Amino acid sequence: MIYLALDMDLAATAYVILGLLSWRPMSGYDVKGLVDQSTRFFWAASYGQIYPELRRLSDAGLIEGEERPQGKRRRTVYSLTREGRARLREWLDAEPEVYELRDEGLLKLFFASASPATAASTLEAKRRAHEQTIERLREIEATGKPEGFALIVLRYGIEMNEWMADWCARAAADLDAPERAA
Amino acid sequence: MIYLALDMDLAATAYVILGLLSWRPMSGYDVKGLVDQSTRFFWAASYGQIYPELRRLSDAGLIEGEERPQGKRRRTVYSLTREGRARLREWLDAEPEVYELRDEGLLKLFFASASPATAASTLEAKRRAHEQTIERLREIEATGKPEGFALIVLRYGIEMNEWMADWCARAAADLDAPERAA
DNA sequence: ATAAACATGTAACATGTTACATGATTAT
DNA sequence: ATAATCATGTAACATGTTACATGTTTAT
Repeated sequence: MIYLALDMDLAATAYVILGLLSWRPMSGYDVKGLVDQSTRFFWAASYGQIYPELRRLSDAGLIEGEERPQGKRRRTVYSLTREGRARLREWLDAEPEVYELRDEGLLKLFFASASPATAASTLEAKRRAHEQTIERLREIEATGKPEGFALIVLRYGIEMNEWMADWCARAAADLDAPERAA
Repeated sequence: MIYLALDMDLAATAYVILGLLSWRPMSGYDVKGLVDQSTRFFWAASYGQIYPELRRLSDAGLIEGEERPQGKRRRTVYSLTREGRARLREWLDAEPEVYELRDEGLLKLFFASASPATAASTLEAKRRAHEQTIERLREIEATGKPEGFALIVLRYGIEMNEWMADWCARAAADLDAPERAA
């Protein structure tokens, strides 16, 4: 009897991997590529997390690797095990808990009284950043042709960034024409 | 001549401290209390960061601590030095760079095809979470009476969470009445 | 009396980024 | 030829959370 650490605590990043493998078997490199085209905007992951995590999930029996070299180039394609699929469903059924934001632009605006003249350029920079994100997301929409829930979440990303860019524009206008705003 | 590490690299969390001290001198405990009432929604900080950071900023000459015990209870009140104020302004003048989001609800929605029945409850849980945040922010607005940029940013928090709660409601409705939505 | 709030700090742990190291294959 | 992409991994570093440890003062 092989010991499988089925009860190990999984960090949310592990579920990014389980989730992507529920689409289709793939390599760590593929995982990174897909993350950068999708979850990155609300849950990023680097190689430094992905490869060690693949090892841990494999040791825990939640995924299985198969060697599929391309010529002399080694390649390990991972797929979900039955246990892995069960753990993914379990996680999907539970309430989401983590919500964290780190927005340096908002932080600068918050402290802008220490240098009021810079508030306008902070707002403009934040607006531009959101516009750029929108562009990248639209490109992904056009080239990646996501479907189903992936498309729904992509549209969330686009609309949220539109809202944020808009808010920055409105706030900048209010700075120009002070007080009369409610 | 005392060596001051004026050129040390500051993490954004250091600027949370410098920013709050630009309002008025205060203790580490005060900093934590204010962070929890304000920046926490877009830049959190724990005691485990704050106290060591106060030490580092003090060693670097950007802030100065003064002992102000209350009876036998020790208390160190920090204030910005001239250099500290200059560093804060410098940071405010530079473009914001960090924008990071970790939204477990969005992640679960993204992978909902592995358990479609749970998408609705994920949306509902995310909506509730945003509603709760709105409540807390409104309470802070009423009790804390923030002004100026702090008020502007607080309203951003309220409106952004309203947008997000709304989006969840709309997406849940679209799940019920599929396809006809564009 | 005792619970809550004030006050400071550390240690262990968890998470995550960046740079580095290495090499194969494919497209230009 | 050579640059881009495919492919896997590690080590050093940075950041951040949680639990623990300690003690005082104020409010109930």
